[in-house]
Amino acid sequence: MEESKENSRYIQIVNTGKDLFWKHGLKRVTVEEICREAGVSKMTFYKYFPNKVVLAKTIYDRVVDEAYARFKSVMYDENITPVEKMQQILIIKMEGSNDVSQEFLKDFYQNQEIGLSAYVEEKTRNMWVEVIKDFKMAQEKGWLRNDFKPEGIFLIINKFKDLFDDEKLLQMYDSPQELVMEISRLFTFGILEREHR
Amino acid sequence: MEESKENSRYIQIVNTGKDLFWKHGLKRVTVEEICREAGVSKMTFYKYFPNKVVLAKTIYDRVVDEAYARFKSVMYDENITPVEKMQQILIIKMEGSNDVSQEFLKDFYQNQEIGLSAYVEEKTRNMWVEVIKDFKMAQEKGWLRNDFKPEGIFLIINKFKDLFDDEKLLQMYDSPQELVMEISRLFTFGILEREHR
DNA sequence: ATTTATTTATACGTTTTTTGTATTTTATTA
DNA sequence: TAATAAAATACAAAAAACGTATAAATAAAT
Repeated sequence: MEESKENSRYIQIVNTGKDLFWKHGLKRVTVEEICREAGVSKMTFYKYFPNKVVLAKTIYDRVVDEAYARFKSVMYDENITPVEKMQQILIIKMEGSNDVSQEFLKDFYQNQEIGLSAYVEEKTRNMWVEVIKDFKMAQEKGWLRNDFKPEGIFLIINKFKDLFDDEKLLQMYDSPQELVMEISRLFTFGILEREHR
Repeated sequence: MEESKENSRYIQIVNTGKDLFWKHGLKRVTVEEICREAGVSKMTFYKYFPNKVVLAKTIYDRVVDEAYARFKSVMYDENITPVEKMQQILIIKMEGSNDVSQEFLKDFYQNQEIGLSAYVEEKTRNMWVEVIKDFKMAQEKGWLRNDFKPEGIFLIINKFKDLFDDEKLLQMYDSPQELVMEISRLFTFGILEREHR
């Protein structure tokens, strides 16, 4: 049994699945198309995934997990300053919303029947439980002000994301990245403990 | 009979058809989706178009015709110099390839059964017959060198388009538009009559 | 070289989606 | 009010996508 090769087909399916879903969303992509593009037969697909939705979940998981891994690695990196830390985290969060593809998320959410939206919400909730823990830890270590509720962070950061829907705001900056930086600076210096400024 | 309103539905269908085809290509878009998005009933759609393919042809026609109209208006504009003229024409040509959307053209071409590829080829051929006539006229007027075959222009300009597939080349410029300018300058000054330089 | 395991290719019945039309209802216009 | 035009709904027919079963081809292991 050639493990690397067995993997390679699986990975191939996940990768082309991601590419196609990202470009066209869920409902516009067929299993047969994924197989064709991945150079894999339909049987092989159904060996690894019972259907398209499960593949989508797998892909979504991977993206979220990777973003969280980046978050973690920044959060617990002793070598960067708290200021940089906060900025990095915000950049990850902002980029994250780029990294999920509107087309994909729209379809993903709209499939209420299959319970995808519930899935996303649970995943997001679990994610934020961890993030909030990390924020509390940061408060204890004195990196962050103590007089705010980390739970509120969830709502606040999500509000920030909406800023990217504002055309006028976007036009004020050469690129979305610059706006990310602007917002993250604003956010960071707003909540950072004075001694770290 | 309210002509403007009768038109408005037709135009609405064509516009949203273009938007959707541009984003997703031909086969990923359904008639019902177009109607939904255009805020028009299915019956109204079928009043104006017998099916999706004819709508696509209409849209394709319009895009090509508009590009050609721009070309004409530049070609016969007495107020701009030959140098600018050539640059404008090349810009139109290059932008044109942007303005057809890969997704759309891919599908458009692949529908061999319905004879779409034949349609595109005929349209393109007719277009180039006109363009070549215009080039010959420009040669007679002394705007262009006389010792090259306008027919060759067809092949040469099409080759230029391929340059945009070269990632490395694209990275050398801040934007594709800059590359268009670079190429068009190269092209223009290469074929222009010396007296106009 | 032969057996074994895996993957592809093909075919197929089933389900779902899309299509195009017909009919009824609703809104507009003359 | 009568006449028109579009929307909404329903529907049969066609096409596409799904998921499974089987045989052929390919690769791995013995």
